[in-house]
Amino acid sequence: MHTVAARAGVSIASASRVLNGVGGSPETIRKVREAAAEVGYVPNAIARSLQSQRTGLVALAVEDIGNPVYVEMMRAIEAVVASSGRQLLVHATGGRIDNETALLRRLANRYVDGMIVSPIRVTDDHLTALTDSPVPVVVVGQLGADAPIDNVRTDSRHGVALAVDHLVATGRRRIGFVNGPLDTVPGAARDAGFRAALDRHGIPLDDELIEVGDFQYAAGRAATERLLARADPDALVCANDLIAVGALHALLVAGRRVPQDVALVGMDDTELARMMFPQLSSVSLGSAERGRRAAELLLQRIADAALPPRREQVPPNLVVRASSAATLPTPRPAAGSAGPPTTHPSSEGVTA
Amino acid sequence: MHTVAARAGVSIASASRVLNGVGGSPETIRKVREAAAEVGYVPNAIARSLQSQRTGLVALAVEDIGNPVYVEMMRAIEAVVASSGRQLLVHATGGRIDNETALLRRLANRYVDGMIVSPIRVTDDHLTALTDSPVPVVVVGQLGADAPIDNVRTDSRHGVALAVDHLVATGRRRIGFVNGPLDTVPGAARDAGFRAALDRHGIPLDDELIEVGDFQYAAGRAATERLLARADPDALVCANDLIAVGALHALLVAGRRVPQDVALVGMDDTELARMMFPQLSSVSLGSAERGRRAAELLLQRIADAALPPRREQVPPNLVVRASSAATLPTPRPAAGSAGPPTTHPSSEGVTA
DNA sequence: TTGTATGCGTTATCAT
DNA sequence: ATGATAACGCATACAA
Repeated sequence: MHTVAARAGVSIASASRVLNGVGGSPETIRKVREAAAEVGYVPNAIARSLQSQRTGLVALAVEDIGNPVYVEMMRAIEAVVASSGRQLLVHATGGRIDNETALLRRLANRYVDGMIVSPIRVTDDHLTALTDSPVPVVVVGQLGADAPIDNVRTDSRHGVALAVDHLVATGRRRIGFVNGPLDTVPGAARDAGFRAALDRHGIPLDDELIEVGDFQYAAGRAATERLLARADPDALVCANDLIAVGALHALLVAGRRVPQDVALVGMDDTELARMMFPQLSSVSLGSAERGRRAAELLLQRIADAALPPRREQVPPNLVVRASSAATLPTPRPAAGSAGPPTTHPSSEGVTA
Repeated sequence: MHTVAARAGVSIASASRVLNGVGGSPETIRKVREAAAEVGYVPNAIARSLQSQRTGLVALAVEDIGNPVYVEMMRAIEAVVASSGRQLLVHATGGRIDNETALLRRLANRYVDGMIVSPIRVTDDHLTALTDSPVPVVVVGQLGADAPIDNVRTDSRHGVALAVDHLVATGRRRIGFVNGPLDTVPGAARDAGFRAALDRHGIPLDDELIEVGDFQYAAGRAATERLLARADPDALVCANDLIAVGALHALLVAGRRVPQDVALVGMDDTELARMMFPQLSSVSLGSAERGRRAAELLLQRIADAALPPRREQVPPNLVVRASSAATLPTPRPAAGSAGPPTTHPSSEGVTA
């Protein structure tokens, strides 16, 4: 900028004005533009931000960007953020909790105008990092009851209940559960939800039918293999869709038919559920909706820091597809046709 | 900082030194630390960066973070970047080319220490934005021959050839191809590769066996449905794994057995290929390796801007799995058992 | 060790 | 409309 001004024979202030499109005589504008083009001037956004106190950037921190549920959340957030002229940056923390607080410490120190964080584990360290953040932060997920932080959550306990209710209603009784780690917030909530739901239906809890692994495909598959080795479920609830896909693979390899032998219900209702064959029933936790709301809360708070902390809740919603259909929708190819040809096994799901 | 210094009764310079851990008498250190804690001081990273000329941030811009191939690439990059004490930020451009250049213009203006970009469409506008970038940029993917930009690529033309060779070698002749948009760099390369490979084997090209859509699941499924409506392939090559998964779904819905009736080969060799049942053969384009190399090139250039532009190439590599196995590995369940039980249909792939 | 003063690249304020 | 100058918040060369 200094160089540009000198080359154009004007003051640095005039150069800045022209480059920002405010003021300047036609002659000055021409000279500055020319000089800028000649030296290939590009503005230093850092310096500009130091002055303007904003960067036009918003960050999203999630556990695992390989999980499609976060992709859907990200897309929803992106849409809102873009409408405010800002750009969205995503960071995958990989579940390393130190990484997450480190990111908060770095980004939140004004590299971005605001952050959306979706932690699956929440420590005190976390909470202080969140509350001490110099820029607005919105949390997607359960948070300590009285944390003064904008927060949008769902009720995954109830989500699991929807799945169990559906399976019981369609005649399943030996319902297994493949969960994520119990020391995570969603893992603990879903475990509680499963136990409560069985209890409500008067079905005795069988620990043999419960398995725990990571919230990932490989873990879901391995956990299901362990479960099948010692028990004989007629239905499986999975704590997310990645696990459900792993479970499906394990079931098919073991020669179980889905849904005839074992009904399968995932959670998050991601694109993955619709990609499988048969398509998977899944409990939607409104990820896109939660993302959208979180982004809106964030933009509001960026505009007005004095807002009181808000908390929003998005209800879960079961989507029934072929993997848990009550009527058997997947006749064996060898057995010939069955049912009207217009209803193929991968037809769209039905919201319950 | 001003406040902290005043409260501690020292100069702003001394406060800065203490807070950075350089110098300071025990007494000063104590006072400053105390004051900082009392006022809840958090450093302004933007101001610090203006001084230090670095942010400790590196960005990755890709088309679609929902594509697992980019997730794998991201993970590889993340590992390298983290080892340099920096943090990785990801941006999904959604294929909007204006978005991509806008991101370049914003982030590259020193919000980050460097960028890795993997564009699927390359325009002149792009190229100038890339070459004019004030911070180092590394491109993953094909680029104009003489662009003076660090670049790591693969040979997807050859990748398609590997798939075709394999299918021909296992007796397939009516080989279909489901590709992405031809106006993208990878789409065009794969189309050329497919035509050349058929030609090399003396198989006449049948346009009925070629379909084009987006590089996504839904498009792959729809394209395959169109293809099956007018032709009867005994094998299908897909331009990426998302398309291949869509194709698999379409095939199964249409009652085709995979691989008995139709052999299926995807591309990118993502986790998705291993998640399917049957597991999908896929041409690895070394995404993780390309990501790793790109990150290393970037770090080197950040350390030394005077380096000459470099170009690296990662060879493709076919991984054969159940979806295109020569011997029929998936006996119909109704037909009873076949083959040793230790070899189940989803066994690990074999590198060719 | 400590404080003073300057610079990092821009934008904004204020005279002119 | 233009130019000099003071911030923005921090780090550092230099002198004390």
